[in-house]
Amino acid sequence: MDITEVAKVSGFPASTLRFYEEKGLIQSTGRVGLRRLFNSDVLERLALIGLGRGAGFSLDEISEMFTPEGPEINRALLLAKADELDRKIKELTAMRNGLRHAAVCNAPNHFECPKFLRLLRVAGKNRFRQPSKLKENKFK
Amino acid sequence: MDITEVAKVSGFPASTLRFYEEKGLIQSTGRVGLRRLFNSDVLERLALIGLGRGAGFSLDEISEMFTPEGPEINRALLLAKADELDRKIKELTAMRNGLRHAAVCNAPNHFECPKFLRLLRVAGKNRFRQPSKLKENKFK
DNA sequence: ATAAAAGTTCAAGTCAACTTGAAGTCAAGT
DNA sequence: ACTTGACTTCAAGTTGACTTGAACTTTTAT
Repeated sequence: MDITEVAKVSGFPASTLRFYEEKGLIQSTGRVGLRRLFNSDVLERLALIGLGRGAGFSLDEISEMFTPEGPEINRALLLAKADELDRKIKELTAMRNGLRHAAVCNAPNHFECPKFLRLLRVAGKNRFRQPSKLKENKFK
Repeated sequence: MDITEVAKVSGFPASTLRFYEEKGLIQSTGRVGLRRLFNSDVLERLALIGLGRGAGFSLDEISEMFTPEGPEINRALLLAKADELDRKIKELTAMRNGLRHAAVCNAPNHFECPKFLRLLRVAGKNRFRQPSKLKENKFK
């Protein structure tokens, strides 16, 4: 397939496909002249990338999941990501419930509505920091 | 409370709190000299902001949810956001299942494992584009 | 009274993830 | 042979969400 077909089917613009290839997230299988050729299995990969991005993983994290760095490392990594997703699913569920309630609640301000606050508080467990921004500069 | 206490309790750095105040997402209740004073209810608000950010909403979207623009507009908006979350929850669940399977699967490449692919494909429904990047420039 | 600590403003810098623009290369149809 | 349009590279620009730095003002401790 050529790049425009992949773009059409996957929903990613061609510029993004080139960008992803440069980053090593996808591969083209060859060229016709200058033009890239893609094997159709790139579509699965792109779908997974889209899913991962939607789940809040960075491109770097996603490529880590793709490439098994060691025999055991990767297995543990995948399970850790799965647990991360479980936590996030809980949060999203709490927020969704909060929104649904807020939409039918006639309290003047949601922050004064005990039910709304209770719905949100469920999510507050096991949450200390923003997930994406940890930098781990313990050692200067 | 002063800004460092809010920072400590909420987990957001002081710089972020100032930034959020400037953006109108939170308010300080007064000053002592130059220094901001916060009412403790800002903590609820911050928790909700954190939840919203984690769910992938932009700061602009979050502030829209806070401020009732009209009598009915807001209600519909909240329900729409809740539906968006429902879709995302489905995706995350599919991805989580995919990861858990991948961690125990001994196929050489996950893209060749039919179970993995099937798990992911569940999520592919009702997904055309990335949620965050729509720009709607239909009219040039 | 004085110096350090903590807070302030405002402009500029950073980072990830793309997108856009300019200039060039090909491949195909007429 | 030639034009057109799809594709290419590479550098630079954009956006959202913050962070950092420099210069300044209080508050608090000694």
